[in-house]
Amino acid sequence: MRWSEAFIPTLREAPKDAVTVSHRLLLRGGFIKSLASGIHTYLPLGWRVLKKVMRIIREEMDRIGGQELHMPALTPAELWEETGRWEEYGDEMFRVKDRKKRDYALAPTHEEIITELARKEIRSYRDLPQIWYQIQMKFRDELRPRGGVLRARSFLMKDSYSLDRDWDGLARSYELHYEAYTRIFERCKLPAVVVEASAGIMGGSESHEFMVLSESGEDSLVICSCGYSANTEVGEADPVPVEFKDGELKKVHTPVEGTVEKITEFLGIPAYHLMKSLMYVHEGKPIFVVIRGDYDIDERKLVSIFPGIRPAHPEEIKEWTGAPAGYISPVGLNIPVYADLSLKGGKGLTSGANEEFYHLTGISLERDVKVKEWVDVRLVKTGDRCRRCGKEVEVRRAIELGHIFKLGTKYSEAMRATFLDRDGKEKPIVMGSYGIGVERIMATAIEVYHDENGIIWPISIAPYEVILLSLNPSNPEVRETAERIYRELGNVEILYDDRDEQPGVKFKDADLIGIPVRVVVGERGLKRGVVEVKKRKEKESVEVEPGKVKEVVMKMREELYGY
RNA sequence: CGGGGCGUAGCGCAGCCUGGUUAGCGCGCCUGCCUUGGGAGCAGGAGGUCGGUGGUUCAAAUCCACUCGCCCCGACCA
Repeated sequence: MRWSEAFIPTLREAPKDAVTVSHRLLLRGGFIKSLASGIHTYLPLGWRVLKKVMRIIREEMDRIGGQELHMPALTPAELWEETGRWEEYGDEMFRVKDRKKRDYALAPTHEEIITELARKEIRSYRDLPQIWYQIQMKFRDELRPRGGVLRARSFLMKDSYSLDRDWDGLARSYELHYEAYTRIFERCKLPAVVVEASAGIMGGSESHEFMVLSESGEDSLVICSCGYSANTEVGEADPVPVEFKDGELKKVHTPVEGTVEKITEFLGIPAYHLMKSLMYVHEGKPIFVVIRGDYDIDERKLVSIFPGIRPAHPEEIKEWTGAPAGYISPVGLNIPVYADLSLKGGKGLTSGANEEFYHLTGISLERDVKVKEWVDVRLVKTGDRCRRCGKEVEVRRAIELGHIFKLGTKYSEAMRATFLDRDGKEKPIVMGSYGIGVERIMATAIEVYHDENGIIWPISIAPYEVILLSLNPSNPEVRETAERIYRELGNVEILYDDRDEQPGVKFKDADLIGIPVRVVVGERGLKRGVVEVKKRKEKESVEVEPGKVKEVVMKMREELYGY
């Protein structure tokens, strides 16, 4: 492709709304264009990347026996009502009505549709197993789209579904997907870690996520050097053990701001000898949740234990305890107390005295607080202890690229998708569901591979393999040499920058869009009979005679592919 | 949904507080000249319902009210 004829609208400055590295570079490089919040157009360059990603996905899905099909995105409400997800999905589901006022959903996922297909078509155990997949736009009205393409409201997903006779069969299908996913991310040069995850609205028994560590990620992982890793939403780790020293209950004057920092500094005590007392409202009534001072509460855990819980308002706290938030504790109050496990055995603790500028020291949970229930609501953090090996774990941000679920018979039972087994009995199909975010692979590759000048694509998903710069096309020798090289490299994916632009512009653009191999034809080199070839990720270029360019380029290309 | 911020030309911004003629600047875009190894220079030019609606006023980008959109931080998910 000649750049002079291509539609590659690069930007010198990124739109101010783009904050995430991948979002900025995708916008600046002319890969995507945003249409509305979380909705994007994929421009020619971006679409080339996505097509390559999809090709890799298809090859690996086909390799495990997957068969590609394509389901509608517009789906009748009745199907979703059968499984209860018409209600369960809530506001995240885009809903439309037809002219007869019948309800439809723009599918956020396709379990119901695949199960409908299976129950109509699968009769006998002889029809199983099956792996069916598709790559398609999904629609989810996300609470908050973010990071450009990282969390979008319409996005491409490869979703596959396995249909098996029994749980052993499901285990095999699951394993096959695990392997396919591993290969897909390897081929995209993305270092994915596999973690245990929660199944959420999908349901089912077991699920794993394929994650890539990145500060732009929205998930956080607990990682231990012993090999244990999990999403913090299901991750287990023990609090750092500390010693509690018993003491007498005393009221002390604390004329400072009621924050953990200020109070511990004023009293000269470590944060873990503080009992953080927080008030929430659950089912219309106040409750206390207490946790060790060096920890925070994981609101996700809290909500799963106390559905519908909300933090108490400042006025409510004042009314119930007589003090502002920084000076409260359950001691002496008749309000139910839920204590986090980090406080197990807690004594000699400091917490509010329910009077502004006063705290209590020497609190013993056993003696002074009526704990209604011990709960695990602690936000796991770096330094916590691995439950398997006892070593310190690390908490890191990550991007979720893929998620696999063992659904079991949740959908097949709800929708009566059954088959007749060898023994003549009717049994529900045992199902699995598996997803990959296509644009996320593109964005994550940028998050992982970029420098201050732009993207450095892994060659397997680069929009072009080679970029050829003709530094001064008005010089006949430069132009002719570049044209000749362009023709010679006709069988690789090459972008030929033949524009009438300053050299600087071409260098900057080439770096920005991140093509892995760059060939430069310029006057300066030609005077010495050479052109330059360079990998995007390397600093130094090699000088080669024009006649040898093809050979050198092909070699670099192979190195990059890792053949 | 809670918290924070932003809407002025394709992109980045100034002007608004303290209302007052044709609403500015840089980049980009068009024409010509010139230039050609890391986003050149000169000259000329095109491009705006100042997010929208309503109000205050002789007069609104500027003040007030409502509204829509977008981004960021938190609770959900590929």
